[in-house]
Formats: sequence, structure tokens, C-alpha cells
Amino acid sequence: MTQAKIDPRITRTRKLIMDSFIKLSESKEFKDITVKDITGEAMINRATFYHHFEDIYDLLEKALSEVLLVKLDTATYQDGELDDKTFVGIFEAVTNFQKSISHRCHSGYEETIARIIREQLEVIFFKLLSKENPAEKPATLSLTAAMLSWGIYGASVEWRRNSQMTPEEFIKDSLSFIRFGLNPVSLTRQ
Amino acid sequence: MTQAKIDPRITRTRKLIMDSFIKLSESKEFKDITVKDITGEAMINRATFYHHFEDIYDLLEKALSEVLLVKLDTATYQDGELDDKTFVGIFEAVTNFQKSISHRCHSGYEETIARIIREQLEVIFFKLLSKENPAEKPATLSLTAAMLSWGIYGASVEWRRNSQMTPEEFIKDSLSFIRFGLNPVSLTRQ
DNA sequence: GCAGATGTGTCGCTTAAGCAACACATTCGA
DNA sequence: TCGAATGTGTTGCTTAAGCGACACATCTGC
Repeated sequence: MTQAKIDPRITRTRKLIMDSFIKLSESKEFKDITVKDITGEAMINRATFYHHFEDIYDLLEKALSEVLLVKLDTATYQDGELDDKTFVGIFEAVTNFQKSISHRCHSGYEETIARIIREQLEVIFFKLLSKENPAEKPATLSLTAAMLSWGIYGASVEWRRNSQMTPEEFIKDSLSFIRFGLNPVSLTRQ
Repeated sequence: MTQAKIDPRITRTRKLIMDSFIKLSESKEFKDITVKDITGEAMINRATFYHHFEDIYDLLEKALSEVLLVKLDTATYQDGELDDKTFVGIFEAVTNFQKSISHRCHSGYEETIARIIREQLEVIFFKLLSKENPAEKPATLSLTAAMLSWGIYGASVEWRRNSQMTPEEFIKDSLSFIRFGLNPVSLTRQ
């Protein structure tokens, strides 16, 4: 498709690094994880790590986006529309991810993750919005995507703080306001 | 120790191949497994396979010997003597291995495995015998090792055919005859 | 029979991974 | 405060893995 062919060694090595990072993340928090730890766990050379990633923050970023994008593909490749199902899928991806790392979040680190999640969401929303509104100005779509990403992320924070509901139940009712606007009459359109 | 240092890539690749082979062996029998199947499963290049193994029979041989040798190390690295514990450990290794592959044994294939097991046992016994009898003629030790390997392998066949006992219970009593000779009085020496 | 498909084993060239050493930060305890 | 220890990021060279093509064997069904 978009790229010719990718050397299997690259795939393998990147997977080794990612998996080792995830595994280490389960036993210690981010700030205590060194590049050496990762390459040791992955049984690859340290220089090879730098061949694939700028530094450990770059790895974090790419690891997070991969987790989100995998979920995104599952949620949207069928239609790629900004419908309820897509929204719920994305929201579940975010809450799942937060749940999986919640026990290793500490000050400073959490804000980094939050930023990366929002950035990823923004990319996703921008893509979907552009598809459905090809005529609209990019700046408008971009800001809309940003607001959506902050909104969805904020919702996940709320969910984590309060809710015993499933993510889907939690966000379902509010989605109407997002999708059809704040005018009450629009609810009948759902 | 005996060799300087081994490139991690080699270790990794060999493990990938071995694991894929074991995995494939669980779903189809040996004669239906192709080199392509293995390299496909292992996600390595076919040429790389031939860099490590002569052919698929060579892989079989080395995979089997690895399984046996792992068990052997566990059983003997502490002392390396031809005592009861070592014998029982080796016998258990053989019976465990046969149990693990029994459901994929068919005519022709079984005899190949049997040969390889016996060859491996012979190597092991020869090493142990040499250690305990440094002055003895190699030819004598070699034949003794061969007879032991046939004997142990035969015992495993008997065990598989008849016994509800554990491998240890099964072979324990006969070991005295092996170790101390057939003279009844020797039993008192145990 | 033989043509097409599939597997085997080998080759030369390309590319990614390993290694060892380096300069440079940090941390931390004597 | 200094020095040892540990981590970071980079480099040039070596080595193993990937690739595609090749000749050659089996098969299998028309």
C-alpha cells in the first residue's frame, strides 16, 4: 500500500522492544525504566534501540499510539464514520489503556501520558472529520478535533474518578450532545 | 567456558526455529512439516534456516538432543556421577519426551526418533563413563554406553506399553542390576 | 507423458543488528 | 568535594539475516 516492503528484522526488533517496555512497565514505573533495562529484557543491543527510537520518551509515545491505533483500526475500519460505535470504541480504548497503566501513574508521568493520548486522539479525529467534511477549512477541523480530544480525554478522567458503569454506558447519553449539538430538539434525531 | 561468545542473533534465531518446529509438531506430523512451514511460522527467511541446519532432519535431531540435554543438565550438573539419581533423571527425561510426542508418532517416523534418542543417550553415557573410568579403553566404554542406551530406551518402551507406575518406580528396582551387576549378593551393597 | 505447482538447497548482494569504545551527563556516598 | 558508578547517545567496523533468483527434485492431475 503506502510503503513498499518492510524488513522482517525491523518488525521483529520493534516488537521485542515494545513488548519488553510493556512488561517492564507492569513492574516498575516509567521514570525508573532505563534503556538498558529495555534492551536487556528484549535481548537486543543498546545501539539497536537508538536505531529505532530517538530516546525512551519516543518509545513511550510510539508504544501508546500503537495501542490506541490498534483499537482504532478495530473500531473503524469497517466504516470509518464518526458514529456512536466509533466514539464508544475510541472511548473504550482510552479507558482500557488508562486502566492498564493506572497502577503505575505518578506525578509528572501522568501528564506526559495524558498529552500523548490527546495528541493521538486529535490525529484520529482530524482524519475522521476530514473524511466527512472535505469542504471545511482545515483550521476549523483541526480545532474541532482538538476540542473533541480534550473532551473525550476529560470524560475518561471523570469515568476513572467516579464511575462504576461500563465506559459505554457512561458516555452513551452524552454522545448525542456531541454528535447533534446542544439543542434539545436534536435529541429526537438520534 | 568452552567457547568465547555467541552472537545473540544466533541464539534468537535458533530459538525461533526450534519453537516453531515444536509448535508445528503439535498440529501435524513430522513428514508433513516443510521447511517453508517452519520459516513461515518463525517469521525468518528460508535461507536463514539453512544457515543453521543442514535440513529438516538435522533440525529434528538437534531439537531432540536439546530437550534431552536440558534435562540432563538439571539431573547431573550437581555431581555428574552415574548414580541412581542420574539414571532416574535420564529415564524420566526419555519417558517425558516420549509422552510429549506420542500422539504424533507414526510408522517410520518413530524409528527415526528412537535412533536419535539412543544416539543422544550414548553420548551422555559415554561422557559419564569416561569421567568415572578414565583408565579404561575407549572402545570398552563406547560399547558399554551403547548397551546402556539401548537398555534404557528399551525400558522406556516397556514402560509406555505396560506401566501405570511412575518412571521412577518403574525402573528403580532394576537399576541395582545395572549398577552393581547381576550377582545377587551385590544387591546388599545398594 | 508432461505441464504446473510445490518444495529443496544454494548463491551473491543488501541491510539490519551486534559490539566495543567513546565523550558526556547524573547521581550518590565517602 | 571529589571520584566511582551508572546511564545516555554516538560511531565505525563486523557479522548474521533478508531477498530474489537459480537449478533441481517430487508430486499431481489432465
